[in-house]
Amino acid sequence: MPELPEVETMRRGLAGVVGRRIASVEFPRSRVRPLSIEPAAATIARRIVGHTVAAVVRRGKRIVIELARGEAVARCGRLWLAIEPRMTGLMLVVDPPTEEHVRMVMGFTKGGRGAQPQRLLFWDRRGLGTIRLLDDRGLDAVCGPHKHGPDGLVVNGADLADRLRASRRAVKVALLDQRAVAGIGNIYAAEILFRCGIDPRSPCRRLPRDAWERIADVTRALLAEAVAHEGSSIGDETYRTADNRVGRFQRQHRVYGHEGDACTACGGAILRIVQAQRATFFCPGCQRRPGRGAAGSARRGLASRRPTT
DNA sequence: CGTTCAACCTGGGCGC
DNA sequence: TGCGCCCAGGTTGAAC
Repeated sequence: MPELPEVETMRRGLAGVVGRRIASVEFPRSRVRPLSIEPAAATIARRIVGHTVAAVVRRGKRIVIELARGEAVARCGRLWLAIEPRMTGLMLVVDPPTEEHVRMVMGFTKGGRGAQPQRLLFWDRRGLGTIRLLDDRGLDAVCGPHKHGPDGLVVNGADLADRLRASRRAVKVALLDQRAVAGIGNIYAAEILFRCGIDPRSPCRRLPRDAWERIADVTRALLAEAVAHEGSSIGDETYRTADNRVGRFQRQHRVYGHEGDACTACGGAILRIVQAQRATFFCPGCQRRPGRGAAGSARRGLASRRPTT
């Protein structure tokens, strides 16, 4: 579920927990599945109770809570709680959809001004999400530059061209690679390529140089717009903001989830195909492969003149 | 290098 | 009504 815009919206909704002191933390029903929670729940609790939330930041599709404890920071370095929502995880400061799927409950000491949240929850229906307590080195290993490329809100054409220009992969599959650009998921990959007029099956190495500039421009603009709309909520029990409201960007989706609908630009039918075991939605009329004739009405100038041989 | 598959999980929807 | 199957916003590791 949550891609960059949804996780960024969650992060913004957690502003009220910054500066709060952690009084308790529990991990009900967190599975023993390897990697879902590290280290053991009791160890995390022992190590973070008493700490203050210094900041809540986002790294790609993760929420990262920076924990501080006075001079201990200078002595031991910082401590980070990295939460990865995966498909169905939510960060909430209000009551959860069900008690059953609450995976973490962090309680704060009283204080703060006005209506400050009493607690921070991680709710995750499918339970694929992960919670990890990390030091500086661990954080770098999990979401440092080795794992994450430039963030989708600031990526530029040169970033993408450097990483993907020579790749044989289909451009849609490549955009899901977090090492190339961090934060794009299945919904936004489809929407970005539709707005670029590029066929998702196009091999990266066949795209003309200026395509990377266009993809980067559209990526930044589309993700920023999606953040402004507080992300995309599809169906019930789906993504919600930290105070349990639905996002609004799903109304702007042009291809994702629209198989068989008429394209808003050309009227042709939206197709659904499978790439790398994931659904891809696109408009074959508006989205062209380079070197295969004129681009559709939505775009000009993206089609390469070079033959595909 | 790139692709494919299986796993990790729960639950909604659909065809029979 | 019930059963079985497919599908879902993500990621990882093994096999080919």
